[in-house]
Amino acid sequence: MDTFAELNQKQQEAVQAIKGPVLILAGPGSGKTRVITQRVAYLIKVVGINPRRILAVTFTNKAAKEMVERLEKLVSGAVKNLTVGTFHAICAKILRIDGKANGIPMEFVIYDADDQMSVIKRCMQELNLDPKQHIPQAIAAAISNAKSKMVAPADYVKHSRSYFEEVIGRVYERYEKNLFESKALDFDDLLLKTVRLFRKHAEVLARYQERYIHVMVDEFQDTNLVQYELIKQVGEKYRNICVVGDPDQSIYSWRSADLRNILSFEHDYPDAKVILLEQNYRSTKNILETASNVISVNQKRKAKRLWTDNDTGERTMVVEAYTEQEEAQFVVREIEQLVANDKFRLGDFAVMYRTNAQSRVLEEAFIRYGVPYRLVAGTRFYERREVKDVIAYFRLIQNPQDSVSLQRIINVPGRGIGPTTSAKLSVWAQSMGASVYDTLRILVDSKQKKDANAEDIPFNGRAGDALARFSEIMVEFIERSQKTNLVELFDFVLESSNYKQFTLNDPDGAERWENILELRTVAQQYRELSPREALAAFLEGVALVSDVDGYDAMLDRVTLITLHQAKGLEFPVVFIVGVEEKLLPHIRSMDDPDQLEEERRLCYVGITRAKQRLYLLHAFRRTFMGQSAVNPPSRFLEDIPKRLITTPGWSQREETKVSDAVYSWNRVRVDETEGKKEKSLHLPSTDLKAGDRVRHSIFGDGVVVSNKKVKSDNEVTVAFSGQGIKKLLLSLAHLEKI
DNA sequence: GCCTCTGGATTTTTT
DNA sequence: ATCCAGAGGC
Repeated sequence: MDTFAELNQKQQEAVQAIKGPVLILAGPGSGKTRVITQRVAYLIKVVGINPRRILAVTFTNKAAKEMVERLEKLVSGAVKNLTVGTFHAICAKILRIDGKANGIPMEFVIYDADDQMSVIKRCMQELNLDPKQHIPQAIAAAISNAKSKMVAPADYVKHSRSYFEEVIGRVYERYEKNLFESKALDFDDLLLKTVRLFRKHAEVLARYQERYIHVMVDEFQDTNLVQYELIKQVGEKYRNICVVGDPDQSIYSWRSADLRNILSFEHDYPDAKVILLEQNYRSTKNILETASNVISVNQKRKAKRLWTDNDTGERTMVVEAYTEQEEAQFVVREIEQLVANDKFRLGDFAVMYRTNAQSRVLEEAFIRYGVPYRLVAGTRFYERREVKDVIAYFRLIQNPQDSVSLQRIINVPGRGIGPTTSAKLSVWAQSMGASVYDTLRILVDSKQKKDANAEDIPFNGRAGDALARFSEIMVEFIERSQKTNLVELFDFVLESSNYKQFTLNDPDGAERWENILELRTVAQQYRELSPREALAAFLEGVALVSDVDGYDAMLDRVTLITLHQAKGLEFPVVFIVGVEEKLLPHIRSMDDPDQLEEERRLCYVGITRAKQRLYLLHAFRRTFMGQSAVNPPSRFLEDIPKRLITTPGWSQREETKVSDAVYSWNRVRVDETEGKKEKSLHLPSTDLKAGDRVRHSIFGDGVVVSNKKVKSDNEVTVAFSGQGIKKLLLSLAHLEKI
């Protein structure tokens, strides 16, 4: 089905241009993914390149996984030897193996944004900086920015131009020192330290250069300077560098993505072959034209002329609602109608918005009308407290110098080591020039020996005992980690740390515990490795992956998603809501021409996700941060020629005000078609009410006390016989009505 | 050591 | 409106 012959002429050219640098500019829906996979398959099957010698970089783990899956069908077993992954995953692997040459310990841990903030706050404390005067988030962003541009702390300090920059410089230096002592790398470090390693150790770089005959990078428009540098380094020997991207879809400049990379590729590689993929296979002519008109206003842009053989299709529907509630209502109604007419299924629809805050009112409407939906990325699994806590235990086992993890769990569950004791411990550690963990060991040793130095230990009986006890269990964990398999270790740690008990006692215990069990199944995936390797692989996996299962495109539900997250996806019907000044473009981007161009690209990305129907909605009046305001329609709407647009007539508008009862037949319909697939996430919310009897897999039978909406879910309070009252999240708890 | 209260902020978040 | 961090009270 996916064969070479089915590619158009340009695509074939892109697949076969395997000598030297290649820049593929791929418009939306131009079959980019197919080209990339076909190209790899071509290299292996036709050219006879050993898969081991191909490097393919993607931007998400999901994209990497998809690429591997597609390739499996084309070249079967050969994929095993390919290097496919994100920049971060690939760099982590390189540093794990070769980092030692540049002073990076093999057991380093990876700090995420959360851990980073902890370190920054600690640094600021140590430097006596008031977090109210200098906002830690801003400092974190500045440091990350500096790292993305390969500016070292010393350089930063040298070139600081203002008091604020000077402060940042000081925190930056301290921050680096802290990370080093914790044997930790942040996300930016993974890239930066790899580039540095390659610069300093030509022999290491040479090995990778020699190995990778072909280097490919997807989503090149979103790479930053370090990433580009990395590609240049690795690809230098063979110069078979193929980058694929679309400058018009660059929407991550605020994360240091640098559009100049793609714009200057031809400058850096004058012999680069440039291939434009301009035929669109996704959208109708009207949608594509709408998109082109919006994007063509941008000044800093390579001209590109997209075209399609697809039908003209429906006109773009531009809808003005009175309020955001009416806007949401229109969306739901329209979806119900299209589904009722058997034109589409729920999975065909996506509703997109600029800010997460907008999802709320949409959810309320979907719940009210009983239309199943899926909110992409509510609370991320790995950001949940209990998940982070448990991971912290394992990070500490692998690397006891990890101060962030230690701080996190030293008193979780509570073991009598409060802030005072904790602070005292850090001070003592600093005075001895040792890490906190090593200090704990010293404490235990001297306690056991009851030696003469005991008077130096600044802890009286109770605090000292608590610290010693904690230290002892950690030592035991570390010993066991050498020989016990990961899942057994997992269970042991949760039991003996008392974390299991602690969790189950929590009001939200059931939900928390289920998350921990979920994490346990992740740990199970590494059962084939030796204990040491399994632990390392597990930690690396959880550090670099943001979602457990990704999302299931098969699930027949309406998708609610931010414009940013929608990149790379496609839907038969797309609604973009809040197409208003101050929202899209966002108010924070309105005074900077470059940022304004990015907002426009964001709008373009949204529009080009649509295959058959496109709705652009705005509300006359919108409540925003508790304040109601009147926003004019987005300037982007004015760039769409009238001939491409329809606005709904009054009859259609009127209907949105009809009472809920009118839709009840529809709700039943949806229930019937959807119900069996799995216990649906959101449908029962309207059903479960106080007094209902329910059954839970762990707690048994109980009675519903209350059911209230929280964020993207419903919090159901249930009184279980003999188990007490628990608060459960509906989406996770598998409550069965009895 | 835990709980409640208040003040401040609230774009986007592939890793 | 609402969520969160940090301060201060019990």
